[in-house]
Amino acid sequence: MGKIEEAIKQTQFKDVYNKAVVNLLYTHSYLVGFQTAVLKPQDLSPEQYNVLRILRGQQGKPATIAAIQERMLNTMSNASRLVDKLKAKELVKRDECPENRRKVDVLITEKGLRLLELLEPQIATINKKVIHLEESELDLLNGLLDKLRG
Amino acid sequence: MGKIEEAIKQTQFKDVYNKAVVNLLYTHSYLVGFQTAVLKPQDLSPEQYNVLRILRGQQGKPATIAAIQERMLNTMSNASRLVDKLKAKELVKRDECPENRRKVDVLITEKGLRLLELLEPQIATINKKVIHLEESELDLLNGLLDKLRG
DNA sequence: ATTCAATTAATGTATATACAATTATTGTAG
DNA sequence: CTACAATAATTGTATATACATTAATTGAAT
Repeated sequence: MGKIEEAIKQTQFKDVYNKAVVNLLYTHSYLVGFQTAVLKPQDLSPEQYNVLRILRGQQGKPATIAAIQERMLNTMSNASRLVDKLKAKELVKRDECPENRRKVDVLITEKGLRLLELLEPQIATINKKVIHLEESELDLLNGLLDKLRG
Repeated sequence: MGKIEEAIKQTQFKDVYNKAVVNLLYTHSYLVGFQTAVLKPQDLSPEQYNVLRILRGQQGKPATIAAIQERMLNTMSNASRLVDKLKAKELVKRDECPENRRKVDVLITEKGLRLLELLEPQIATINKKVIHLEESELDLLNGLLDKLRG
């Protein structure tokens, strides 16, 4: 595949900013495609997987919908409905917060934790396989992305 | 904002591959947010904008749906319906291809070209404003993304 | 020439995203 | 205490994405 110009058959870009944006969008699509392929047999979307990982990161403490939303990768998505879907699969449970009935406490279940444990090595394997960069280059990339956002 | 760890309030990652994936997804969402804000007043989604640019890149030659699909950033999206929407706004026209009635010839209209001319400087301005990297760093980033995909 | 396969686009369906509007609860000012 | 504002989640709606299926046309084999 190689250069972005070949990948999308565009010979030139307005400027290097534009090229970087296109390259990022394209690489995003490239990566999400592989992740989706791993998650799909378990009937999980990338964002649902993301929510499960956020909840596990709470280490037993419940998270409110707002707290989940804040940590999501797609910042203005719809955590409420994602939690709905996860609850239907019994991967999370959702209870009214006792001290504030506007809030809800969302917790990952044992089933949810087991699913993460099944998926994570698969994701790690596919990542290593499709990301053709060495660790030092990945550090560099992470640094550049952090700086990009300012 | 700065480091990805702070941005999504996650203290550590399984490995540097995983961190890079999360960083890419997050940066993608960061960039798309700004682009959407510029496009929205013109009732255009990022993918519709992308299709318009692909069509202009044809320089007067029509493109089939399959050709558009091939050049799109979201590889398996639905060019057929996007072209539908653009046609409803008179930004493109779509005609049955005379030598093969399975195909359709899609062309950008004058109105579509004028809209691109209006939007492109706005996109360029917002890109420069929100991408906090110098040209040399952007070259480096583009190289890393190209290599990532192998 | 007829049948079958391949190509191309359109359509169907489920999910996700974006954002506005609504509902319920809590906090606060008078 | 009541009224109003603020907060938190849910619901509604439009669009987009992902992928499977269908429909139409063309190409190829017998």
